[in-house]
Order: sequence, then C-alpha cells, then structure tokens
Amino acid sequence: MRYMTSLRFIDAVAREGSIRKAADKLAITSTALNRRILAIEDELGQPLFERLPGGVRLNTAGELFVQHIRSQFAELARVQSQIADLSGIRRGHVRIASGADALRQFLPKEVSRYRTEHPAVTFDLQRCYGADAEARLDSLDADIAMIFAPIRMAHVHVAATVRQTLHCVMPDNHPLSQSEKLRLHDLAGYRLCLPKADSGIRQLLDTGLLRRATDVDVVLESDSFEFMQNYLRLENALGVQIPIALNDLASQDLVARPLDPADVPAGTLHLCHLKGRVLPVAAAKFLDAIITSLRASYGGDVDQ
Amino acid sequence: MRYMTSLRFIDAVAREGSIRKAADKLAITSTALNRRILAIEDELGQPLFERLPGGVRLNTAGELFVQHIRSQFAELARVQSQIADLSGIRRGHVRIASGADALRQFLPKEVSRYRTEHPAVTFDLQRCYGADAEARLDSLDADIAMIFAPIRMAHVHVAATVRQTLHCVMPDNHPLSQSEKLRLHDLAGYRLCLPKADSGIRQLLDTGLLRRATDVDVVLESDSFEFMQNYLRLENALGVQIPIALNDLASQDLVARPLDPADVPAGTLHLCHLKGRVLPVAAAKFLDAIITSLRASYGGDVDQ
DNA sequence: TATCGCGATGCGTTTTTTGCATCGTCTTAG
DNA sequence: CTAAGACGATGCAAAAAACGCATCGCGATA
Repeated sequence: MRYMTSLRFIDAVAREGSIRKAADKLAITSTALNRRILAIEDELGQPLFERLPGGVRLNTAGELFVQHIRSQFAELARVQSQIADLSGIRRGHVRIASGADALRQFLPKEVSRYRTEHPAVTFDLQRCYGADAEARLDSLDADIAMIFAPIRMAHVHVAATVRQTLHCVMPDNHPLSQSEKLRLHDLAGYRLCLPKADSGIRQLLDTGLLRRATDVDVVLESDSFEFMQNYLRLENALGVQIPIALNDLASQDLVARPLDPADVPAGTLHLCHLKGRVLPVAAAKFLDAIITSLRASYGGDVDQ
Repeated sequence: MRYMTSLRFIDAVAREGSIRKAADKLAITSTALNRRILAIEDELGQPLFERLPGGVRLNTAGELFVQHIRSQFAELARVQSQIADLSGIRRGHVRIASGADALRQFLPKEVSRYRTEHPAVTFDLQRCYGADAEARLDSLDADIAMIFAPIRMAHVHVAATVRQTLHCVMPDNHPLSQSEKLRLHDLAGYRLCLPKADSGIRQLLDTGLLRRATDVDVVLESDSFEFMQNYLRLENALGVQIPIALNDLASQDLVARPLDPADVPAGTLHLCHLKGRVLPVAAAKFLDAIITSLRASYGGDVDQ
C-alpha cells in the first residue's frame, strides 16, 4: 500500500540501525529517506531516533511508534485478507515461525495441502528456536509459531498443545531396536547424537539424565536433524526426536523407539499466536487446519 | 499525520455519501478526491464504494476497510498520546459521549479539574442518547461514554456504574417539598415536566407509573434540562432528575426529594468504552479521574 | 592527525498531485 | 417526454511534493 511508504521506511531504518544502510536496501538515496524521517518526526513533534556517530537508534518514542507501525501492517494484512475472502478466493500470506521439528515433515505436508485448496495463499516458513519464535510473534514478523518448548512470554496465546514423547532413533540393526520401549539407563554405553543444548528435546533429555544420574556418551551435537539422521547409520549411534519430526525412517533402515516417560518427561509442542491479535483469515484458517490435522494424528495428546 | 490523508479522505467520503460533498468539506476539488479513491481501490484490487446515481456508498469491502481506517486513527491517537506522555507533558484529545445528565455539572467540573492539571489535553463533549453513545464508541468517534441507560451492545466495556435514585425537583414552596421522601402516588394531581420518552429517566419513571397504574399530569416534555428547571417555578410544577444532574438548586429556590425506590427502580449510570480497545493515555487517565470522583461522591453506589 | 562513515541541507530535476474543463449517465421536475 | 441538475470519470496543464546529487559538519577510529 502506497500510503504506508513512510512507515515502511521507518521500520526499515529501525531494523538496519542506519539511514544509509536502510536506504540501500530500499533502493532510494539516503537523502530522500532521511527527509521522510525528519518529516515524520516533525509531524509527531518529537524525534523517533537518536543520532549516533555510527547510525541511528530508536528512542523510547520511536519504540512505541515502530510497534504501532508493525501492528498497522499486520492489521492491514488482516483486512486485506478479509476483503479478498469476500470475493470467494482466499488470498493472503501466512508467516510461520517454527522449530526444526515441525518443519521437517509436518508443515510441508500441511502447507501443501492448504495451498492445494487455496493457491492464492503464500507462505513464509521461518526456522527458529523457542524464545526467538515468541519474539517474532511479538514484533509481528510471524503470525503463527510452532515450538517444542515452554512458552515464556505472557502475551503469547497458545491455540493448541500436543504432548510429544521423546523417541530414540537408531539403525534397525542396533541392539536397542529389540526393545519396544527404552529406559534411560538402556542408553548407557551407546553413542548418542543429540540436538544442541538450546533445543527443547535436549533440555527434556538433560533433565532426565540429570535426575537419573545417567552418564551417556554424546559423540555429536547438531541442530540439523537431517545431518543427524543421515549420520546415525554411519556410526551406529542413537538419535533423539519427537514424533512430529519423524519422517520416513524405514527407507533409511532406521527405527524409532519411545523413551519411557517415567525417565524422561514428555514435552509439549505449542501452537501459538500473539495474544489479543486477530489473525488474517488465511492464517486463522491455516491454524485451524493444522490443529485438526494434529488431532487426527495425535488424538488425545492434543489440547486446545 | 500527513501519510493518513488518503485514509481521512475515504472516511470523509464514507460519511458524506458523496465524493463531491466530501471534497467540499475537505476543501479540495472532487477530481483530486475522486482520484485518490480510485488509486486506493486500485491498490486494494477491489472497489470500496458502490457508485450510485446520487453519490457513493460503501460496499462490504469498504465497510471493512473504513472500520480498519477508524481503528488506525484511534490507535495513532493513542500512540501519540503515549509518546507525548513520555516528555512529561500529557497531551491528547478526549472525546466523551454523554447524556445531558452528566454534561450539566459533573463533567464540566471534572474536565476543568483535569485540564488544570493537564492543560495540553483537549476535550470534545458530545451530547447524545444511550444507543447513540454506544454507536459512537463503536465507530471510534468517542473514547468514553457516560450514559444513564442499560447497555445494549456486547462489545462495550463498562468501566464503572453508579446507582442513581430518581429525584423530584420542585420549587421550595411546593406542597410536596415537605416530605423527605416521595411515593409515586404522591405525584398524582401535580403538574409534571418530564424528559422525553427516549431518556433513561423517563423510561424508569414510566415503568414505575405503569406498574403502580398511577396517572400523572405531564404538562411538558423536553430534552433540555435547563428549560425544564427554569420552567418549574413558573408553573409550580415537578421535574424529575438524577443526582448527578442536580446543580445548585438552592439559588433557584428549588429542592430535590428522592422517589421511593420501592415505586421506581433506581437506574444505573454507565461509564464505558469500547471493549478490547486500549484508550489513549489522556482518555484512560481521565476515566480514572472521574471514577475516583464518582466514588468520592456516591461511595457504595459505585461499582467497578 | 588524517580518514572514514554518518546524518543534515541547498539546489536543480523528476514525479506526483491537484484543479479546470468536460464527458456520459442517471434522476427528477416541469 | 424532455430539459435540467447532480453525480462520478477523465484529458491536460499547472502546482506541489519527492527525489538525487553534491556537499557540509561532526564524531569515531586507526
């Protein structure tokens, strides 16, 4: 929308921390950008940025104003989406912040299904970690977040949760593949490939290991599920994942076995959006769709 | 704010129902206005107005968009007020929709007191009836409503209520001035000056009269309290008002006597704003101030 | 101390917006 | 049944706003 140009520009400057850098990204001269900002500040009667030797930084008023700008963008998007829906075709853009878990199999499938029904809806998938995802909801950079970690911020609304038991993934000829269910002490002596410490899986596992004083052999840490899964067979090691992240293991001759919840507490996958925000039609409907789908897959483990 | 010009224009056209008329009010030519609207419609990809032979009217998309525009205005006002508050001086504009009751004595006093403390805050007092006031909250034409009538709309938030007993106002030499409390049947045979039928006072009174099958002599109806009050002495008649509307009666040799609540139910003065809306600082603080003041005057009759 | 990168500003140029005149259409008054 | 009036749309020239270039002053850094 044309009339929002100045606001977009301010947002860009706030993000870049420099008028010249922002001007570069926006493909205009720093002069023009600078003058737009001065004009707005003049109209507001107060500066929005502190001028530092190395650039600019939002002052308190600027923080408030930029927050306002972002909520205006989000609101406009919502209204546009709602208007588009009137004409029968659902349009819109859905921005999802998710951990790697759901990004593997679940979200691709869901997005694809949704886009089959509503081809005019576009998506933006942002891979990120727990606190990050919440921050993106907060700054209105994402509409929906799907994270396997506790929710920290108070102003995030949890639309649904899914209980997820940790599973060990291993080559199908691994000795532990004989057991249907694994206790934590079973893992002692085997090589483990684990997600990094900031992952929700790792935190749950560490809690369990600490409590049971189990000593395990972590040979590899990575935040890439793909890497770990492809590596397991090479070193005949164990990985840990949650059901939603499990893809077609059989084709790689891998199997998954649940860890006894008595040893490692089950974690919770949170599906959320910013509290108090009215989502655009497209995002709201997509949220509904994935909740329905989760319920179909995980039944009683889904809460709303 | 400059960047909102097009939005302001659209709002004006929606209100006027005609591009030419709106252009007149906005002091530009209809051409310019017309083209701004065409431009926005073009950007949105959908028309916002139906073109009728006698002017234009919002279509469904337009309704949505105009609603969005108005909420943007309100939000901007809130942010500006918040920003102004940062610099110590409270600025802002508070728009109050109120019945005549509170507009007589209470609000002038409160506004004046508030403006003494915050001279940079300006006010807009809109006199209107119950349902009207709610509509103004809804269309964001008012921030706060103060109405002596039941709340009809679900999306209005009642910040406080004050129970108000109806009082009869009369010249101090009126026979009824002897009684400290009046029963409904006491009024029979005396001349009454009453507010019009759409007033909250009248409705309560009519309820009582109907229930008690009391027949009274209504000689005059008016929605002007001033007129009625000045008229009472001339015809030695009775008026009915609620405490908050009572001004300095003694100087006019008038007295007020409560009507027995057993005959006429006490009414409720509602202090409200639009549900889900964050009020600008100035409005929010003024609301606090009048609630405090009401509590000081009416104590236990105030609920929050 | 010299240099570099930053935001601010004066000035000529380009783009956008506005106003005027006018068209076509529909309703209403005679 | 026609003429008049009011409405929104549009071509074109004038006015206004935005833009880009060159340049300034300032503070950090090497």
